Amino acid sequence: MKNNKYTVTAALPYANGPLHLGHVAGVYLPADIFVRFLRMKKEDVVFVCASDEHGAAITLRAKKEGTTPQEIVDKYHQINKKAFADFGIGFDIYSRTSNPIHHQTASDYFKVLNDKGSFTKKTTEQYYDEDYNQFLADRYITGTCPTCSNEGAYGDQCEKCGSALSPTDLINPVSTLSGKTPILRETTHWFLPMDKHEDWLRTWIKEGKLDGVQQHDPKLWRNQVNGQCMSWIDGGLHARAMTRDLDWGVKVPIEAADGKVLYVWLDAPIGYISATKEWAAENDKNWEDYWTGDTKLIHFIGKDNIVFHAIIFPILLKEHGGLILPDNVPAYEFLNLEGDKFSTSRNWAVWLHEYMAENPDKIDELKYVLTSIAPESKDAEFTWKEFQSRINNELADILGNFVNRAIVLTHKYFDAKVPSRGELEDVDKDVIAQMAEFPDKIEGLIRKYKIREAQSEAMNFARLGNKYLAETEPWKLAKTDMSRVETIMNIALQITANLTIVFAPFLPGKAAKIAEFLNCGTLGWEHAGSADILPAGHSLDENKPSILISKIEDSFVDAQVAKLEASKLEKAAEDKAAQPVTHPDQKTETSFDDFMKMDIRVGEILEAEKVKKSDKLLKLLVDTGLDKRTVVSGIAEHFAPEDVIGKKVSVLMNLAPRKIRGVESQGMILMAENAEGKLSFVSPDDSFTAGCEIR
RNA sequence: GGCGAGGUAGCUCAGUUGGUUAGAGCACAGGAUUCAUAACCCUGAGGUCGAGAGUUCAAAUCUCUCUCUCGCCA
Repeated sequence: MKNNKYTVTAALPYANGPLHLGHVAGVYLPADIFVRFLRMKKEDVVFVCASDEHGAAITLRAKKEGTTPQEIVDKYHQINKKAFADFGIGFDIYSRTSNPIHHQTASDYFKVLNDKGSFTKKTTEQYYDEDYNQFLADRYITGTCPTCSNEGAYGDQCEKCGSALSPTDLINPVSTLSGKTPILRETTHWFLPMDKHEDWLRTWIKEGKLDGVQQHDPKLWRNQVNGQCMSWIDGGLHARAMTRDLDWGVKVPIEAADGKVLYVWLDAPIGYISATKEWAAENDKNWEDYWTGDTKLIHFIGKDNIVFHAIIFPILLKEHGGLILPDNVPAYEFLNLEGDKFSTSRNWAVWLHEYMAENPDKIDELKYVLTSIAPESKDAEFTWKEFQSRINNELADILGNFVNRAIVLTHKYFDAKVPSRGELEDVDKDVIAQMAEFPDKIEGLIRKYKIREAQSEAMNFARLGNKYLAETEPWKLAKTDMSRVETIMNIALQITANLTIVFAPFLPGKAAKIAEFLNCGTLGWEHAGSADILPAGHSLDENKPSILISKIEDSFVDAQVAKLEASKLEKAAEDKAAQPVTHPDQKTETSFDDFMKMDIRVGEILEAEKVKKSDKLLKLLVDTGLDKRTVVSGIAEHFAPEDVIGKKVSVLMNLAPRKIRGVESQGMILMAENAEGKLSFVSPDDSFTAGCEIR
């Protein structure tokens, strides 16, 4: 078990925005806990991360904001680096992909693979914006959807009808950069033919074997990781472009490749290697020790990144040769916030740097909460209410309170000195036996990436302490049998000392604080489980312990929730102000005669009900003055049936009847629609009755 | 649309190869207690395991259909 080296990576955050609690809970914090644990076990581990600073999104944002890509990445690199440091994520290095060492490393990596013939070159036609002199990524092209005629469809997908598109499918494509029609232009890119790698990938992922040698235990890979990888492989892998036409990134190191950069697949994950190199150079280490041999490579990531880390990067590593493949890719699901997804664009988030600025004294409190709800196997949810109850009812009441009572009693009865242990009763022996079991239990869980459960076991250790005190009641015995009290308090203090060890990976600050109370220094994991950590006569800190965990007041929760709601509203208002209302262009000219062919009249809705198996449709019975007829209308998402009964509306009478969801619709209700897609009836004054003509 | 992962107590989550009365923590109720941050400790109530059908002596677990959420891909 020892002698292994570990290289632990956490997904590179994109330097296009700040980090929020979702990122922290689902990648950085569990990785940090894992690494802190390994270090306590005295394993040789390097923990690397970096800002991912390239890509089209950053250049486009720079253009939009009239700044440079470098300024944007500088800004967020600093914010995120500081937030990580403040929060105590203990990277050995937090680098950035704009560093020269990374450009060199990625560039060399490309050359190695290119020289080996790992790539195939392909020439295709892609849309090009002549004003901006650049090729356009799919989502920077809009146009009319060929399926549903929605005019705002993107080059990769129509958001209205959900159909998948490629940019060339769009009718009237428009560049979102210049607003002009892009032209098609030939371009050549380097592709990675992933289909060639299916066979070994299948064995490697399913059985953990590579070239017949056992590499990892596939049972330790998470369900969703195995599932998604196997479905990709079984469905057949395809060649993927590894380069892009862009001027921001790592240049393709080939003469004929002007204006081309390495795509994210060949850029970001290489960042793990370059960061290791940078760290090694600064710390007198050899980076290759951490990427070859018996070293275990662990990638902590979010679930959106599974294929990238479990298929594409392994292919690149194997093609390069001489490098290890990941031992595990613990992928986390997503964290939601107060019932909604985290969203930068809607400003629905708790930002790590803001939390740290406002609550610099509540680091471990946040860590505890985030770990207890870590989305290990399914999406989870963060609410401020739960933040409060986890801290107050678990952290403060169970851990904080136990530590306090054990130490306060010792101050009271023994002048802050550890009393000696006398003869043991069954209850003592039982507790000592239970103490010994915790370290292995916690270690096993952490090594299986069940960090949440591991923390919960640490809390059970504190529970054991509370229970022991409740069962032995030293405050009663203090009146009659002080030597018995000595034994009890000795054991209670040994438990307290153990807590500084088992909580250290999860709550490093609080663990250190308890150690201060005990005046016992930092204890290694090898002491965990022992009932002989503190020698009899050892002096605790002479001052009475301060409150370890303060409770969270209701007012704090209310303020946080109010802040969230306010920032969301503010953002919505900003967006509204920033975006001038746009209306569809005027349609082509029509004639008076054509218009007069339309028979539009006032109708009154008599009955309304939802059409079965449809979210959008209402079946209406309308009095048109001439008759009572059925009209199916797509307004159910905006109006409830009971709200529309009795409404006077405009009806297109002579529209050809049509069956919709099995119901024949004889006409159409006219609606006004605003830019947000809201609908309003077009209604006459109340004095106008059904049947009146509209011209 | 295809694929993957999920849907278990009010909330957050466990449930190994199908096997007694489906578990834990929090919240809730009752009890006990007063060393301690009105905390701790004990007991209890609370679930047609997303819905429906099937296989089986036996299904949260296996099969099929449907449904909702999230992700990936097209």
